[in-house]
Amino acid sequence: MSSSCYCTLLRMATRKLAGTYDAALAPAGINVAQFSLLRTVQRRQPVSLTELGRLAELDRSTIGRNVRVLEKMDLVSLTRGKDQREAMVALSETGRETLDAAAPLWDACQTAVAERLGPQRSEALRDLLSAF
Amino acid sequence: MSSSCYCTLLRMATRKLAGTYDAALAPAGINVAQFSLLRTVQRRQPVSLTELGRLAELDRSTIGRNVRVLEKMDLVSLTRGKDQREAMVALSETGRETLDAAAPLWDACQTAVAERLGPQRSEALRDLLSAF
DNA sequence: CATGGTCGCGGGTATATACCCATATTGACC
DNA sequence: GGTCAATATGGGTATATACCCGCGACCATG
Repeated sequence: MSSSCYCTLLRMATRKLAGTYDAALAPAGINVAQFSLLRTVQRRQPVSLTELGRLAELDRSTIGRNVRVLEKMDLVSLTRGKDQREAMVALSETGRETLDAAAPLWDACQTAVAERLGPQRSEALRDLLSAF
Repeated sequence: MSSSCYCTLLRMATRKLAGTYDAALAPAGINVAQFSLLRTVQRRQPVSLTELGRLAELDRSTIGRNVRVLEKMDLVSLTRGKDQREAMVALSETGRETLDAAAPLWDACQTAVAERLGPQRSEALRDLLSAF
């Protein structure tokens, strides 16, 4: 349809790109949002929901719900922090294995996308995103 | 957090940009997704759900639910097409008024975003999106 | 004109996302 | 030590989005 709205175009591009990554990660049983969240947990664990939200620039309640899905999938475990208000998130053993399985899938997808875009567009994309 | 995943970065950028447009359109009582959908309906009305989905590159069931929200807001009306299977969507009078009210808000937002990005990045964005 | 395949939709289910409000815990200040 | 503001969650509600399944309408072919 070729809308002229930057936002609508960006949403369309994001939906398609997410679909590409989701398909690539499907064999690992997770989608790209979960992959990204799991990787952040891995880097920062144990980490509170609020901190995760800050890192991912997502609403805290969104993080809470997304983490709950990961917990149901047994990919992370939730415990109370020293500050009893905080819910601390850490990878489970299954979560670590899932990330290990997903990493090469993600890598191949990322490479394929970069190739499809070409070096110029890839660079433009990185530059653009840093502008938001 | 500065992830290196194109998809994650794009999602973050999209969330932020959508927030900008949503805030700009709030006085009209609609968000940017609804604005975009309403404008497509205006251009093609009366139009079937399947056709709308094709135009917006959205899943048909997604369009169906989004249109239902617009119907509940009295912005569109749904009728059966000549082909009794088709649900035809058309703007209501309120829908037309809402679009008229939203148009200048959207325009100001679009201009502001273009200015914030600068001509080079705006061009890069359009080019990039066409690559997906 | 009967039948079988195709098409359009609606509903069920699920994730991602945001906003608002209630509750529980902390910590600082008197 | 008691009070109160700030902080961290959690739940309710709502939209956006996708996939799958079943039902009813249509149509082409025999």
